[in-house]
Amino acid sequence: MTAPKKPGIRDVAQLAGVSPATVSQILNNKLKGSTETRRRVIEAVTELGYAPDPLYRDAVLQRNAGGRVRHQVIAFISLENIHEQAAAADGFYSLILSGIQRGVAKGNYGLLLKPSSVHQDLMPDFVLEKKVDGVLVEGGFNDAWREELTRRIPTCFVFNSFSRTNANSVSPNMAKAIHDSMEYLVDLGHRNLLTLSPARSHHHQALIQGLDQFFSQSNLPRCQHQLEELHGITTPNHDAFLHEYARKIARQIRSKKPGQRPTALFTGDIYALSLLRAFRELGVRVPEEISVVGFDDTLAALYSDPQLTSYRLPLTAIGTTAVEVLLQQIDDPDRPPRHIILDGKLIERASVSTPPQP
Amino acid sequence: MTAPKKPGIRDVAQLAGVSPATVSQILNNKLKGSTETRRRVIEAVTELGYAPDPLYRDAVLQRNAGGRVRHQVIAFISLENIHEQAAAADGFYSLILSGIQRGVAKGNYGLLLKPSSVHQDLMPDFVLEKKVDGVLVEGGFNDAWREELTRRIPTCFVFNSFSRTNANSVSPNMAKAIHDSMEYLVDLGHRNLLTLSPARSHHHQALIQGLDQFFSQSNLPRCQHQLEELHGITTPNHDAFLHEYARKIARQIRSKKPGQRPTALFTGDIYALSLLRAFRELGVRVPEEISVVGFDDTLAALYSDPQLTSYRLPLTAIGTTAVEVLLQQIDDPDRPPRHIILDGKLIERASVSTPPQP
DNA sequence: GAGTGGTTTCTTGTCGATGAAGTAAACAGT
DNA sequence: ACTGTTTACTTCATCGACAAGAAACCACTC
Repeated sequence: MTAPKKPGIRDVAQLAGVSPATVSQILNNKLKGSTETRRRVIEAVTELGYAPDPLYRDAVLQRNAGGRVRHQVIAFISLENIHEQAAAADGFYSLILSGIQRGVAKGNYGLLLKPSSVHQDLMPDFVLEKKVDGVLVEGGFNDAWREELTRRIPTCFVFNSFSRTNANSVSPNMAKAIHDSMEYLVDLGHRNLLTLSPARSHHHQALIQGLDQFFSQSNLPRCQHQLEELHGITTPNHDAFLHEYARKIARQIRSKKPGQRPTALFTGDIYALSLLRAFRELGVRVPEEISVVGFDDTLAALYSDPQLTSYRLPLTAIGTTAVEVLLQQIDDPDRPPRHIILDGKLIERASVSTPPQP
Repeated sequence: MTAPKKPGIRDVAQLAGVSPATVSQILNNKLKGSTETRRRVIEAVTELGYAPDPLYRDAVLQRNAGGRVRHQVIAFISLENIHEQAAAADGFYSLILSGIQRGVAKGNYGLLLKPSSVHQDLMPDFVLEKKVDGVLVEGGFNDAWREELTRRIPTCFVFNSFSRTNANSVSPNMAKAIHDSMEYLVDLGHRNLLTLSPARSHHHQALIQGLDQFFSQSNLPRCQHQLEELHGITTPNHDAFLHEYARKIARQIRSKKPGQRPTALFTGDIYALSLLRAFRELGVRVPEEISVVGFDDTLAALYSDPQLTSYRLPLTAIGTTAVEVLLQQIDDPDRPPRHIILDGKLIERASVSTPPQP
């Protein structure tokens, strides 16, 4: 081999007859330089095809410029094993992720996903290694961890809002979501409501709170509401299991006396859609006999029969906004943290009507 | 300020009374070291809380080890603006991406998404800056670009297979997909088939080829087949437009004389689902009057009425496999490139039957 | 006991890009 | 001519890793 060694800054400097530092400074526009020297340096650079080693560049800048190197990359940490959940391509993560992608594309940033590392060490390695400019976090360990993270690097919490942590967050207005959905049904005359929620879902806690709030505030003495937890649901895509589960619940509901029977259901879209299917099979008419309101407004809600009325969380907007907030924080680290709460809206379709007359 | 400067390797060396190189070597297990020296070094490290600057570390290793640094990160380039397409959370990209995420999680790698940069410069910056260990590419410019990329960095092409480029690829068996779907319908007795395909879709070219191949090979003289291109469809999520489009097509189909009328349709899931809805509105019974086969097997296919028979492309598997292939290439750069083609399968549900008797 | 060969242990010097600090010269104003 | 200011460039220091070399040590032989 002729050993085509990559030229370093010293080679350029030697060829141009100046010191390495001069080359560096001229290339970085830190130094105007005389016309002649400048010309010689540029010439030498082009002749040797010199390009500074970006790795060294970053390393030196990191130290000298007080750690303010831009990698043009942010990371997205999900503490709920995004890669598994993402298998439910219709869901949740895909939509948030899609919003995030749109955001980073707009800001010309890259997005780093590194699923598992956070559980092993307490702090993800790309944070320790300073290879990203900021972090988006879904979910979030404990207060101490979040504060440590926020101290080290610009951070924005996505979907969850931690009031005790002094960091950016962008989250949906869950209280309003539940309030609006319930109010919608109650206003139509429904007085016997059933909410179904997988015990381990993301919304579960917020749901319980929101429901409590609604039913304690609104003065509806004769309104009955029941919350039923769904158990054993780990992979929402497992269709057969879900189908069976839905049939069981549908039969359970049908078997109740008309007075006791709920006239309206509220649950996540895929459960709602499964129930729609189960009702169809059992000959229970929707919405005439029972109204169904979904939660999430998945694409499938459009194509079911009847089309599913569903509450749409602003998931994509959450992702995009979170990126914007984070990038602003990166640009100005001293900016006070913001807590942004985005409202969703109920998409009215065909699975809801007034309750059946007794 | 007490200036809590981060300790460098020199500080450790001084405290331990050895040279910096000794510290480095002991820390990297390049040197056994005498028990005494070793103890002093370790002690000094723990006392100062020393950790090598990972940026410098990478930079130096990059040079000395002949560019064989592991960042434990691979990148995914999509030349079709993934962030826009991903908005169709149900689709395509989400599923491939989900497979990719599963793959990188398994290999304990990170995934870097950087949507737009590839169009600006010819070569994405994270390749030039050697910040990733490999690249997954969806789509792909031209032969020269692909060869240049392959030369620089381990690469695996996803979804598309470029026979002329000497690089890894993982792609679906489109020919088989179309063949199986068509054969399924023909075997049931259908002789008048209609395929609908958006002119700008990913599958379009492959679809045309696959159809030609099937109908020229299979000896079905009385079989009529028509391919209709859908135009103006850019954002598959635009429901109102799609709905209107579907109604138009459904009316068009219904207006034909029974002899001329196609008895089976083949098209992408969201078009198929929209058509199912349009048929329902127009009182055309599926599958009694017309059979519908979808393509993609989205989640929504489960919840439509009737449930949609659809061809499932192995999208998630493509993503996962592509990552595996790429990681193997990274581990052994001299490994000959592989072209993997994965078969999908037809998921039979309720939207297909034998054709109506005349 | 001194010389020889071999191994282990540790140091010196180098790599790369850059900012801080320093030098030398030109230049302007009084 | 003296002083202050700007300009042009150099020297120095910095990070971590490693090749190459120095130094110390051991084993064995004559």
